[in-house]
Amino acid sequence: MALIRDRLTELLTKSVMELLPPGIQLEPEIEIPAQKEHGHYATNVAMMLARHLRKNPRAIAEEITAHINTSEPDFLEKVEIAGPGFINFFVKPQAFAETLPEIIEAGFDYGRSDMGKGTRIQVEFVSANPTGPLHIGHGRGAAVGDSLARILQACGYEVEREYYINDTGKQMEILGRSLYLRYLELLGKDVNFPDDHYKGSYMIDLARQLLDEKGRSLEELPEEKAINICAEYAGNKILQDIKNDLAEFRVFFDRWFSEKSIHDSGEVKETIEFLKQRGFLYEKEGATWFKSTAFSDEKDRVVVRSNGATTYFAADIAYHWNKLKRGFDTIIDIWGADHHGYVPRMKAAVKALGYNPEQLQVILVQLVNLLRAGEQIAMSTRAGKFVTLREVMDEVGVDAARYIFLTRRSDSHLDFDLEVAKQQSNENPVYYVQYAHARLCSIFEVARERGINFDERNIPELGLLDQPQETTLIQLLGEFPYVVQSSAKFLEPHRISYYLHDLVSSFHSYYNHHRIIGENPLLTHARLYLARALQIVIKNALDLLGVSAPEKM
RNA sequence: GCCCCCGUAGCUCAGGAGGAUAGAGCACGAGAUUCCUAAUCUCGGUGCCGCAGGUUCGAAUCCUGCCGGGGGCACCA
Repeated sequence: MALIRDRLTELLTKSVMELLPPGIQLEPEIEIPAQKEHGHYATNVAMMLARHLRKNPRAIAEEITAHINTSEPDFLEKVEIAGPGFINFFVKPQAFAETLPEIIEAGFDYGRSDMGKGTRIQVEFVSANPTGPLHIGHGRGAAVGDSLARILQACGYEVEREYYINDTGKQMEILGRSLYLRYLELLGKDVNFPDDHYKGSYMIDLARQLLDEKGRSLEELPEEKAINICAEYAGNKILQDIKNDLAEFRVFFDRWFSEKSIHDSGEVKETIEFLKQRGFLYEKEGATWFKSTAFSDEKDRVVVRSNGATTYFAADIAYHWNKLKRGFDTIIDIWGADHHGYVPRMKAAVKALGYNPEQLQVILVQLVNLLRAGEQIAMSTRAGKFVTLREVMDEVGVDAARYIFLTRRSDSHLDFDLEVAKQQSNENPVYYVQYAHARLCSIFEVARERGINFDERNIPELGLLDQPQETTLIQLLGEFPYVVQSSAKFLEPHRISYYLHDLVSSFHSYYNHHRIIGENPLLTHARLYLARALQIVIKNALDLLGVSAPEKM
């Protein structure tokens, strides 16, 4: 038995097709009206058609409903025309209830679809320089990227997650020198620590480790050599810490891609050569420029500096070429919003490489405004003043942090108040949702204690689920696959959180008004069956957010 | 100066591919548990949807301008 929305879509499409003039395509949209009086579902398709048919929308609605009624759909109670031309559908409660087995039989797979049909998508995210610990802003990017990957996977895309490591260039040199200077300090030397170097205390810790492992051996080396060793040492250690932090944050990557490797393999040179041959490069003032203005960027960009060094952008073009050549249909980059100016040139590069710029999707994640009890906390990586992701995880927990990150659009500014986030109270929406899951688990526990033998393979008397709140819940459960699909389509994980909140809120209300385990064994069985479906959907939705579904709280 | 994002209830934010009377949480006040977890529920009201024009039968949503906030405009990464 298909979900109601699917059946309605099919029915409506068939009826609308009859009326469509040749050459006009129209996919009827079905929404859930804000007001209950407007039915379970509604469509504005008659008004959409009015323009094409040059007819009164209500008259069109009459024709559509007439056509629908002739096919006598068994799941509809009535169809109404209302307002300027809306068609409102009232579904039989029993028809809703009869969709429950579909959810329960699908179980863990409920909400999954083949929307992506195996299309290959790569999601690149976090990609923080290994020059310091991850901070809370990286945490947001990590949560968004990871959740998005989970959602796309659930929709039948073949997803690969990647982290691009900027392990070469000027920042690494500065990192190396920072460590070297801290090391010399430990040896009692008087050093002048430059202002633009990494001042965080973690560098001093690293220097101690370095001293433990290598003794005074670096002291005798030429400075350049020592700095190189230090850069590699620090880069590796910090990257390892980053990996550990991300693992604890439940974020995993299929591939860690080194920027250095793309230089070493000659791909950066090859890319520049390729662009040159295609006439997209020119020389000016000793530097080599990429003609990105030819692809609607504001200005041309340097790829090789006059001192012969390639720019970060050059490596980035090579990297994106590498990604595209791996055969992904779409590559998604998740960047901090402060990099938004970078989007046009990257798209320009994709086009110059002979690919469709649409294949590159950039998601900009706004910076996090970190607060403690309403007081803003200033952050700066170099100055070493920042709250790390690890500190946030330790203080507020992974679930709360992830949920907060995923409860806002990624392109909107986020106030993250540590004091609020760590409170295990009703101020914290994550517990509201998790509590519903724990509550459901507890109901099954109690049922078992009372000797109720619930077996979800036995389909109960579904007609008993005729309370309006039950119908509302079942309708919401039926929406889950579409919510997941729209999250995937718009690349917006926060849609899941909002849906979850809605669903859970309806459940809590239902719980307070009706008893699931009651006198009547048939009714109890039916309600437990509904409870099981709720449990499944809440769990599946939380999984997509990477938030745990506790059985007890 | 130019470009991008944002501006919705006291606060934090949804809605944004145009549709019916614009929503949620928090905060504030009052209530609910002999019974499955009170981290729950019920009730209470608030909005020139930044401002001004335009497109449309219809605009929080699309277009233009302005105001306010943030960000970006390197031969840095």
